Amino acid sequence: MTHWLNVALPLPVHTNVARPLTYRARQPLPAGTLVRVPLGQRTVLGIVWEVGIQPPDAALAPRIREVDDVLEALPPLTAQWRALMAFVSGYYQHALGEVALAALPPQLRSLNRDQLDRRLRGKWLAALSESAFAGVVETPPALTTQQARVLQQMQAQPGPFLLHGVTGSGKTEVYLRAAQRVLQDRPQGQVLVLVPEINLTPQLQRRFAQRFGEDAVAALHSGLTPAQRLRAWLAAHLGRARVVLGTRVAVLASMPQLVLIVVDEEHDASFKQQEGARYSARDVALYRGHLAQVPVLLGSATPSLESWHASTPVAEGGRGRYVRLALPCRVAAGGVAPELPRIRRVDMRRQPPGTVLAPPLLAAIGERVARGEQALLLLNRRGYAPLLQCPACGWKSECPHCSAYRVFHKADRSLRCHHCGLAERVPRACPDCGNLDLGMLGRGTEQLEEQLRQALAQASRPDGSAVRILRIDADSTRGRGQLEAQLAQVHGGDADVLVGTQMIAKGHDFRRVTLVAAVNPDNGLYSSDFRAPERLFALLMQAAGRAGRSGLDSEVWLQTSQPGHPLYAALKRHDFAGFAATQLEHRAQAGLPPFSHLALLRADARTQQVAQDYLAAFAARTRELLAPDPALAQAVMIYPPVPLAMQRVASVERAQLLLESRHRQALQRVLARCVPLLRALRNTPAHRRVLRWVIDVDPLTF
DNA sequence: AGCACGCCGACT
DNA sequence: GTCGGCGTGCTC
Repeated sequence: MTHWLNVALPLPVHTNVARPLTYRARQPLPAGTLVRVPLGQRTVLGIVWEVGIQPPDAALAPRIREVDDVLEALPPLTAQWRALMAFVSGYYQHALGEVALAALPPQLRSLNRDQLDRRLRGKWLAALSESAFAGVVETPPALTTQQARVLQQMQAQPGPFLLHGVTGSGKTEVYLRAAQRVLQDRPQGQVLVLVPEINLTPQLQRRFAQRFGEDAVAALHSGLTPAQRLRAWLAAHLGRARVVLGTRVAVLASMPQLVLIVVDEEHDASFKQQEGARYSARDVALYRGHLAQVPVLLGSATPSLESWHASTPVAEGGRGRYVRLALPCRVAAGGVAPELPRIRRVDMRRQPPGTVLAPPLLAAIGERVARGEQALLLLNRRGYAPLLQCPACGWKSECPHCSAYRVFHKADRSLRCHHCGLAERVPRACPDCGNLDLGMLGRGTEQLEEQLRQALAQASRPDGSAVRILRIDADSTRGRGQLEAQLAQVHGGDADVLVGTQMIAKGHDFRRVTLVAAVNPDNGLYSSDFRAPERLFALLMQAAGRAGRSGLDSEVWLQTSQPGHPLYAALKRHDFAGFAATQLEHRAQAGLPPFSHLALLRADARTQQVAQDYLAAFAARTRELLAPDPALAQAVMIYPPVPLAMQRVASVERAQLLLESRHRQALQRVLARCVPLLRALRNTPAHRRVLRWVIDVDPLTF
């Protein structure tokens, strides 16, 4: 007896077979079963998606092939998990198989039935006992009144919840207690905890492991080896892991007994996948919570404006869809609750032109170091100087392949393009006119470190020894384990002043840092990206959160030419609500998210013209298609194609077109028709030269 | 995405 | 004379 079934396969959207394909099997297989099937010349992993389908028509029947191998040892993926994949695929316009297979650990793709059986029998998985959670392992600290109230509120309503808590207010303890409650109530229950970056998983993993025991917690992120990732995924799928903690891929993990989802730092942009299926793990988490009928807890000191608006009561002009919970005060450490740091603005217009660090700031750093405290300086530019220029002929260190300047790195005397990676030895003389004096424009972390070293040459530590400066950025942490090593240096007190990019502003709990300075934060005020102020505010709040967690008096310095800017004024008051209100008002007036919904259509080609022509043709064709439905056509605005801000990268020209609608549904209905159109159009002779197209739903950057 | 097939330049 | 560059087309 032959059984026909449709199998989801890892085939990308732009192909003509980006849908489950039909196979036959000798025995009936339940939907969700993992199988290996022949595809062209190879054998690939697939997921049985539909069973009991009609036999294929006569034209197709002879081409149908048979399932090769069934991974019977694994329980099938549940209907709920498959529904989640279907949602992500539909919402973000990506092939179902591409999304579903990407959610599985990569190593599973290369294992056959026997190899998998061997792994499942091996002791490396058996070590995770049937139910590893045997109750709380450590005695939890007493809750503050605020924490207790928040947890009570969570019990009284279904959510979703937005927990707004300043850094150090004890959000993690709320996550732990909420998890503890459901794990105790539901003997099989599983909790999913999402964090934005790999760097931050170890810290949180430690907290959860201390509370619930090592074996109860599985970490799932891209920093693991293939074997570790397979093991963690299996632990989640088999229900052995009671807590799954991971980065954005973890939101797609199979967790048959899911009872709670926590999204920490929910505002963080790294929750949005930037290649492949461009999903937002935070938004998928919310949908998953709805699907599984379990609470979702979003936490942040600076929530995204989307979440803030969604959690503002209708009576106050918001949407009232989430329950907002607040932890407004820091938790006492050693008796007294640390004060929030003082925010000081330095008016750079009153400093001599070219000043890198204002004298009062330098003096303050010197004082902190003399007292044995640490200072942290943020500058969002790596390298020594952002570009070189010839004062004689005007030559600039442009990248030949990108619309960007190559950055001067003094350490290896190179000119490097941060976009395509091109690195060359810095020229001795101007390549155009031979002038020997090339000038530098602007400064990066390398130069800041050097200048700081000179400026603090006279300063000393409490024991009279010289100040130790440490730079942490993508260049200094290139090698494996280097970031960890450098962070350990900071924690161990082997550095007095830290210089770095945003990567040190996030999450790390530096106990002895009492001064944080943003060297040149103003760029975020002038950017054309409407989310730039939101990001700047969050970054500075987060940086401020690094300061004074130990209870020592602490401060944040901002070097700015706009000391009176409302963003800085709100920051000085630690007033997120005030900042959010102004921003949301502006967004409402301009018709920007969360008051509208956006999707971006990008095209790459050798020339800008080819890319734009393609998008223009798409726009024209879509308008034709929508003509019979004037209501829909009117609800969705299609803007003309424009070059990307970074127009050329690695000799590829990039163009984009924006789709915008007040109604998410309307936008979705239009998007659903885009993919076949884009595929067909790309196959016409006029648009053969388009290299690739991408749809980005709810884009974060423009 | 992979993988095959197919047509033009520098090597044993 | 072959090895191999990546353009084009197909996968139940």
